[in-house]
Amino acid sequence: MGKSLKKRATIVDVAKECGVSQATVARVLSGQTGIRTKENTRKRVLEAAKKVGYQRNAIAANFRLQKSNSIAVSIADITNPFFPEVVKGIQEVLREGGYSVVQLYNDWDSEVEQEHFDYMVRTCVEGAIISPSSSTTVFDVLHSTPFVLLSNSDKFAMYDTVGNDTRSGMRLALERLYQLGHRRIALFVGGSMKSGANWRAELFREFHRERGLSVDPELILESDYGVSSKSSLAAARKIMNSFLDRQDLPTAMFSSNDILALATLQVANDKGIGVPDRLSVIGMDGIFSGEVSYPPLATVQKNRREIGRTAALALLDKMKSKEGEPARRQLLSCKLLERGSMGPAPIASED
Amino acid sequence: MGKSLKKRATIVDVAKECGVSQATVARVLSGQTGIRTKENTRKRVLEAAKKVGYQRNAIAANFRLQKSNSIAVSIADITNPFFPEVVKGIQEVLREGGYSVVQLYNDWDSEVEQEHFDYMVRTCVEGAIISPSSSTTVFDVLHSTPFVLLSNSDKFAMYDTVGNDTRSGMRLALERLYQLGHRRIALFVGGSMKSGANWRAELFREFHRERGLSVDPELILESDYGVSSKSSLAAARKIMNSFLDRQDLPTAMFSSNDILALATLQVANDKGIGVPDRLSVIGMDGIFSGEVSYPPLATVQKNRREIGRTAALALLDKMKSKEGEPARRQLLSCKLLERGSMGPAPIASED
DNA sequence: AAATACAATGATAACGTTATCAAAAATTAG
DNA sequence: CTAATTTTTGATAACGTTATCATTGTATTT
Repeated sequence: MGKSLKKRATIVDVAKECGVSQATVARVLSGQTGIRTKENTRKRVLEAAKKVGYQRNAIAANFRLQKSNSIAVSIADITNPFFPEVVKGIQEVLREGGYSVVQLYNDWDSEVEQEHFDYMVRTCVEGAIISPSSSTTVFDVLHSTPFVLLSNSDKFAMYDTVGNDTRSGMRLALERLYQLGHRRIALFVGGSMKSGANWRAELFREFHRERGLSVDPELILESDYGVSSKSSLAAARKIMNSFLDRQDLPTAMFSSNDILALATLQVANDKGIGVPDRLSVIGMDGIFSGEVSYPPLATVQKNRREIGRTAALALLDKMKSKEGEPARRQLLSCKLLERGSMGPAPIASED
Repeated sequence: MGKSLKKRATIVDVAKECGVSQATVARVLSGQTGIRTKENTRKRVLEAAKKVGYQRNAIAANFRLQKSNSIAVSIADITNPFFPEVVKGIQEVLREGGYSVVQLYNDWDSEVEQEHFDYMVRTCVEGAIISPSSSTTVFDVLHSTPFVLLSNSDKFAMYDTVGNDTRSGMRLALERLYQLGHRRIALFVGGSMKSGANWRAELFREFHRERGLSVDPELILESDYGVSSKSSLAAARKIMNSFLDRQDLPTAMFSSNDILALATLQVANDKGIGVPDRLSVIGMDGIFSGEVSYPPLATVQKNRREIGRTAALALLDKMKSKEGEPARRQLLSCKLLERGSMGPAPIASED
C-alpha cells in the first residue's frame, strides 16, 4: 500500500490541488515575468505547489521550448594544467547566462572528438567551445551549431577563434633576454601540438636575423609529444639530461611551455648548473607549478581565465547574431612574468 | 525563397521520404537491439535518414523516456589541483555507461551549492557526485536523487561516501619519519576544510603519546583557509616566513596538503635551510607541482583518478539498487611517495 | 488449399511543459 | 444599469520520440 516510488508532482497535480486549470498553474510557475495573474490565485498556486512538492521538470520544458539550455566544452584533457582555469572562466560567464556546461574530454583522440561533436548535435547543445584536438579537426557535423574555437592557429582562420598572441609573447621573452645581455639563447619546443614547433623555430630565427645574430641549430630542441603533463615532463627531462652536459651551454633558454621549462630547471638543479646565474630559464603559460618551483619560474603568462571568459562571451555573441557574419579572431596578449629563474647574462670570463 | 533556417529533420520527415510509417522509422533508428524489421525496409530507412540528414533529437527522446542521461558533479573549484584528476576518473567511468557529465562549481559557497542541488533536481539528473563545500552541507533537496559524496568525514557517515584514508596516510608519513630518526616533528595543517584540522592535531598527539614523546604545541601550525591554491600558498608562505626563523627548528614537517609543503620548501630554500639535510618535508595529495619542485616533494599520495572512478562506480551501483540499502563508505588507501624532500634526521651535533 | 502461426508494419497515445486562442470574469465608460 | 473594454482564466494543441496494441503480410503446417 505504501507508494515507495512516488512520482514527482507535475503542474497537473498542482492544478488539482488548488482547483485551477493547469494553464493558470503554468503561467504562475513558468517563472516568466510580465504574466497577468490575480495576486490571490497566484498565492494559492504557489502554496499548492509547495504542498505537493512541485519541481519544474526542465527536460519537459526544454523539449517544449526546443532548446537544451546547455553548452558543450570540448577539450583534450582537464588534467592538463592549462585547462582548468579556462574552463572556470567559461563557466563563470555561461552560468550567468543561465546555461549549464557539459564538458567533453577526448584525450587528444580525434575519433572521440568527432563522437563528441555527434553527441553535441544529438543533445541539441545551443553552442560549443572547442579546443581542437589537432590542427586537422573537421567541424562539418556542427554546421548548424554555433561554436568558438580555443586556438591561435592560422589553420582555423575561417572560424571564430579566441587564443593567446603567443607570437608576441614569445618575442616579449626573447627581447627581454636580449636586453639582459643574452646572445646565446636556446629554444625548447614541443609538448602539445606538434604543428606549433615550426612557427616557433621560424620566429626564433627571424629574431636572430633582425639582430644580425647567427642561430646555432643545435640550440633548437624539440621534445616528444606527451599525452599528459607527466609524460611531457619525463620526455623533456630526458632531453635536458643530455643537452645540459654539453660544454658550450647557452646562457638562456626559452621553452614553449612551462612543463618543458620546469624540467629544465630540475635537471639544471641536479647538475649544479646555477639558475639564473649560469642559465636563465623562461617558460610559457603561467601554470601554478611555476610558482612553487625553485627558483620560481619566469614565464610568459597567458591569462587562462580571461581566455575562457572571452571565448564564452564570443559564443554568446555568436549565438545571438545571425549566421553569415565574418569569422572573428581574438588574440589576447601575454604578459612576461619575470621571476627568479631569469636574470642578466653571465659575464663571459676567460673566453 | 531560400530557407535560411531549415529546421532539423525528424522521424516524420524520414518516414515521408521513404514511404513508411514513423513507427517503423523509430524502430530502425532508435538504436535498440532486438527490434524486428525486414532487412530491406531497414536499409531504405537508413538511406532516407541519411538523405534528409536525420539526427536523433536526444531531448525529445529523453523526455519521452523520462530520463536525462546526465549526471552532475558538484565540486568547489576545478582549479584546485586536487580535482581535475578526480573528474577525469569520473568521466571515464560514466561516459562508458553512456552518461554525460554536467559539472557545477560553487567556489566554496554553500548557497551556490544549494542552488546547484536545486538545478540538479530541476534538470532530472539521474545521479550526482558531490564534494561537499563544507561539513555542514545539507542534502535534503536531493531526497530522490541518488548521490555519492567525495569525503572521508565522519559527519557524512549516513551517506554513501568515497574518500581517502587520510588518517592512515598521515600515520604512514609520521611513522616513516620516526623510523628515519626524526623525533622533533612539526605539523602544518590548513588549506581547504577547516574542520579537518582537529582530527589531524589529535592524531598527531596520539602518535606522540604512543611513542612516549611529548608534543611541543608550538610545532602545530595552522594556516589560513585559502579559497584558491594561490591564496593558500601565500598564507602558508607567510606563516613559514616567521616560523622558519626560530632557533629550535624541527627536523621534519608533515603538512596536510602539498601546497603547504611546497610553500615550506620555497621558504626553506630562500632561507638557506637545507632540505632534506636540515629539514625533511612531507606533503599530502600528490599534486603535479610536487614533481617539479626542488627538491621533488615527498608526499602521501592520494590516487585521485581512482577516487573518481570509485565514486562513479559507486554511483552507478546506487542508481541500480533499490533505496533503503545501508550507506556504504569506501576509503581508499594512500601511498607514501618518498622523494627528495625527505631523508634521515640530522645527527644532533653540539646539543 | 485452408488453417494456423509468426513476423513486420501502422495507427495512436502518451511524456510535462508552454503558447495560442477563446471564454469568462472583472473593470471602466457612457 | 447596460455596453464596451480590459483583465484573468480555461481548453487545447503542439514539441519528437517511444511503446502499446491492432492490423496486415508472409511463412509454416495440416
